[in-house]
Amino acid sequence: MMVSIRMENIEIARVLAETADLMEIAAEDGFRIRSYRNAASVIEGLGERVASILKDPGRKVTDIPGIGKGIAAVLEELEERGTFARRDELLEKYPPTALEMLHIQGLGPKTIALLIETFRISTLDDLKRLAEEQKIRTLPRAGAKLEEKILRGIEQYRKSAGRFLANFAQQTAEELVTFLGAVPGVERVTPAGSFRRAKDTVGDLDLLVTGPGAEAALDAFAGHTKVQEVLAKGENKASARFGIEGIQVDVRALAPEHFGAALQYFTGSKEHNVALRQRALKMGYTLNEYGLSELEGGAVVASATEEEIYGKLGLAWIPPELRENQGEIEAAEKGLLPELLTLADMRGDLHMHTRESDGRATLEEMAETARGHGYGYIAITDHSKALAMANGLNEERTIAFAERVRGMDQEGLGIRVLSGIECDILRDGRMDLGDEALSQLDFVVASVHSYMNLSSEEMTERYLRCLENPFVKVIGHPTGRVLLHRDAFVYNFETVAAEAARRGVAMEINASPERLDLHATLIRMAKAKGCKFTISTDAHHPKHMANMQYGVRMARRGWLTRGDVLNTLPYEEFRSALRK
DNA sequence: GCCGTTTTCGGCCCGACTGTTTTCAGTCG
Repeated sequence: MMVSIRMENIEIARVLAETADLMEIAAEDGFRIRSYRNAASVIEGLGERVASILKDPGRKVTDIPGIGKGIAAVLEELEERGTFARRDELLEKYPPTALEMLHIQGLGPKTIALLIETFRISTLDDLKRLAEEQKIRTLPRAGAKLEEKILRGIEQYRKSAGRFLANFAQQTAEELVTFLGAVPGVERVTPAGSFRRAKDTVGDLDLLVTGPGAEAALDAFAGHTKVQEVLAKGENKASARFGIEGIQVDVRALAPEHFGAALQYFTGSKEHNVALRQRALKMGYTLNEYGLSELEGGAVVASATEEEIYGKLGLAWIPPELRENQGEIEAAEKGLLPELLTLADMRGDLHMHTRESDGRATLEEMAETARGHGYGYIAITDHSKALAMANGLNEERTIAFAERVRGMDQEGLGIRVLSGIECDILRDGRMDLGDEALSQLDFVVASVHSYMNLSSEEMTERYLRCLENPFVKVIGHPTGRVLLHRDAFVYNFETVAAEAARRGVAMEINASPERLDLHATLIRMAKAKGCKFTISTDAHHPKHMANMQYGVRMARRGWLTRGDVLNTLPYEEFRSALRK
């Protein structure tokens, strides 16, 4: 009998990408490696499951661009047994930690291969010890600097291990909400915790289940095929490592009468809850996960909904994104909570790439998808020439492409299309493209993609100089952070934000789940300095446009209202609100 | 390993920095 694993596309993509990494360490042909990476990326973005295409005798996976005979055979083998021969061989030759080592900044495939062959190391601790004992410098072309870099890299990597991006958490949450919701007698499945508060990364996932079937849901969860290891299971709670990534998921079974109190308690944050419990005590109540009750006599005064609990404490209901004990309780008391922006307020997406540089889709496909999102306008912002690897545009191509975009805009497609660019900010703060080219564009996003380790003074100067360019409308991903991977640039953000506000340059909130840049704290700081914002997805594929939700959630964490965000405006108003 | 309206073979994206060198391999974006 043919066994089928029915892997999700995302899992297939990951296996292919990991194999490509291993092939790189094994110094295999670079073009073959690229084919594996390309196949991974194509499958990740595919609109339907590879498993379904494989099962359908009338279809061929080789019809997917980027998938040929070789990868098709790999896909079939993967579907049958969850791995494939070439991958098995590589995994035999190199320890699985070789893949981890690739995540360490400054360590690449060549050095890793050499380290493994020379020292037979198999763990990160082995690597750390080698660096500390100054053994790495005995290798050719290696020295003290490399050892330092490796030690720093290991520390950074460990700091981010065990945390997960918001989109991954969302995908897992949705999968489990559907799964648990289908258990008979389950009435409601609600995510809580840092995921509900829309933190940029989460460490685990908390799900609350109510209804007569709640306890059965715990059993169902513990028996889920993707559960790796059950960490704890009782009648109130089941906890397990889930999926190949091993994210910890806690599922709690609750009586409906406690639901509000539990949701409030398990949503957190810890700091918000501490402040709330102190407030309760002062008012003669005590608050726990079962309800708000009177200190004397213990009569429960609120527990079924969050609104009742906040209400009895003299507070307006506080949106989860604000629950960080950063002034939200005082604001709720005085009725001064901001009316937070929502996804439905967004009218356009102002940062995206097409095949003209490093995007995967055409101008037309991006516009079509944007229309599907109900937007009134978009800006096409391909890379400028300094990003050679992304096939960035020089002045000539910029002008010619802008011409094409304008032509398209005039076709009356039901969406306005702004000609734009994501122009690199050079080391000294000058723009990568000349004013003559920039002046012909509707929308210039200025971004840093190089020299990210300048001193704070130099980086601050660089941004200030960039703001002097009259064609710059927005600073793109203003701190350059890549979550779980690279820290934000170090510079005086407050000064730059104040100057941006003065000159009418907006700050971008980059909605890509890998970036979520700006961070909420900086959003609040920039707003205090008078900045306006744009929220954009930096889409390199039409499906990335759906990431707008993450940017909006980050903006909400930054206390933003519709009035703070330029791309909530209708087209004409948006154009006149832009820097002149 | 993928791809092909001049190709079923021979292309496939590349500039710049870093740290170690004394002419450049490795890494990054």
